[in-house]
Amino acid sequence: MKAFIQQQLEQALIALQKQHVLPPDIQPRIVIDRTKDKSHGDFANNLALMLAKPAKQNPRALAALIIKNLPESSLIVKTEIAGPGFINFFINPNYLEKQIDSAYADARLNVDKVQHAQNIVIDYSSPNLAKEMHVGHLRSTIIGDAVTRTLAFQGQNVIRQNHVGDWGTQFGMLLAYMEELRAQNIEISKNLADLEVFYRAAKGRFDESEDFANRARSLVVELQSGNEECITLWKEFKDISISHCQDAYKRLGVSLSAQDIRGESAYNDDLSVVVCDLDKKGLLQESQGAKCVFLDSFKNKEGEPLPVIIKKKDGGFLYATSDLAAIRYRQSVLNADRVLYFVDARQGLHFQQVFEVARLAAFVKPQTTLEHMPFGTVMGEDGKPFKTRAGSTPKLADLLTEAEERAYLLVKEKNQEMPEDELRHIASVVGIASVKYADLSKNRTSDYTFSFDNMLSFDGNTAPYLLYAYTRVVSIFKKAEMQMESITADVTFTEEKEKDLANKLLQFNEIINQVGKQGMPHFLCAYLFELAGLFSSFYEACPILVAATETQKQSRLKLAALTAKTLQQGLSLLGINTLERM
RNA sequence: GCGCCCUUAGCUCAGCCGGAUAGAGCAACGGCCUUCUAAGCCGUAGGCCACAGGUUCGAAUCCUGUAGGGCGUACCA
Repeated sequence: MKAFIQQQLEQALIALQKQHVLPPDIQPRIVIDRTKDKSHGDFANNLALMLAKPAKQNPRALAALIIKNLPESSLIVKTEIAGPGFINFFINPNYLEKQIDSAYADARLNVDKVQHAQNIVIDYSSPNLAKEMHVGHLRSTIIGDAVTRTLAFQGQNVIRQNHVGDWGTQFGMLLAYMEELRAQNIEISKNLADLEVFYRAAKGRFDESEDFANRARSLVVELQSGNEECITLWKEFKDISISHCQDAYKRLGVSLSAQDIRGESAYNDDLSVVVCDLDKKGLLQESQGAKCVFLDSFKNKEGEPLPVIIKKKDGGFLYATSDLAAIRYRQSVLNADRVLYFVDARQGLHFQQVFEVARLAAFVKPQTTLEHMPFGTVMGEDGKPFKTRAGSTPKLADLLTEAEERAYLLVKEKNQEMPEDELRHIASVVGIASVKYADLSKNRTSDYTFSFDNMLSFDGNTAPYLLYAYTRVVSIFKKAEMQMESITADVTFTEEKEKDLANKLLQFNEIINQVGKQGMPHFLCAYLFELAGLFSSFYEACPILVAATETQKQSRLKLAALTAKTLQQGLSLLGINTLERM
């Protein structure tokens, strides 16, 4: 509809240019807005205000001329000039009805499929395998997954990349500790059941014993140079840690599989190639014993050029190096058109530098975009960030369990008679959904205060509110003993609430496009919340099963069914399951 | 020092490629269950959009500056 109005306006402009009302050389960007207030119609446009000056016209007079030159169309029943010179468009309700019929009949709910699919590599979750997953990993995992699902739904070719940290300095420490346990005939796998405890124990040994620390450092070198025993030990650790991650993904309903893992270790052999390549291109300089790339646009504390360190003075590599290797791989092997990084905002500078080096070294084609999709820090309720290195950070698994427990108590309170296993199932869906939704519904870039009380408050813009709206529709169809897919009658509006709901339903496509483009799932959350709210109003005001006429009943059933489908599709793009009842 | 980000209702947050009276939810207050799940709906109240300038017909939104806060800034990731 927006596109249609845009075309209409373009034609009006061309006509006005021919009449020499407008100068021939202007190419204004025509933006069609949905109106905030219904009294302003369905869509509005500020073209007359923008063009008033170049046309040397009074804005309202120009608006009148634009309207006069709009092509005839039955879709628009009324246009008006409002305020300083806005043009408001009133859409033919018949057209809205037809659009609802069409969306209802379409498996994609009238969401556009991209014409030319891009290869979009999405780097998300990417936990450090040395430790247990904790709340800090939630944002990358959940937001990245929602955006990935949305892009896939749009028809893009998404390639998930779980760039796990499996190669850092800390692995030497862990391997040294594994060695010690083995020497004492202690079964390692048992100890690895809780990675956090294991990590702390290893860290304790590292801090207390110089010998241990030295052994740890030498094991890193041996590991990275391919010592077989080290590799075996490392693999044992890694497999267990990955299985922990996959458990978390499964519980969270995250679409990452073991095949999507391509960790830092996978690039080990490429690291020296990267160094060599950068050197050949004359980008590498030695400074204080380290091999660096200096970029003019970055300065350090003393105002001197800031290096991107590629190779440490001890010969070791840093994360910039493996990120560069990953970029090469993503371009040359995965053939990426677009690479998205869902990584903490604190790594902003790192990515700016790495992206610039990758461009200078031509590791990516000029048209390939590298996009850091930053997100804010997860804060505790005390307003301070969660400490990643401190032992007190709550584990993700425990956190999810607590959410499910709290949800269970609430569900049980509402449904005394329900069988235990169904209660458990509902509590699990609601608990997980609440945690995910609390995160997804906030603007990605701002810091996010993690609060059980807020996320498990079952009112307002929360997952339970959306899930509840969905179950209400399901319940209607159960009562009517009908399938949601079985409605053949056309939609006819009789009430304003029906029209409001319909209008919102037809915005789904716009929202999906926005989420795909900007990587911001909170737009979708806000949309679904508004949709659920409008449905609830409609539900209260417009009886469905006992509607006045059969036509009205069918029509309202169809609106309800499309609402349910849209909610389900939307939630599914967020990685949230729906419930038949709650 | 330099760079990036933030500051909107008591609280949690939307809105930010300028647009019509700044929106939700929570908390507060007042209504609505013999009719499709009240985990709901309807309503009331609550704001110098940190501050000061500037650009503009029009600024929460863009620019400059100030204050306060966060983060980053050479061998961790």
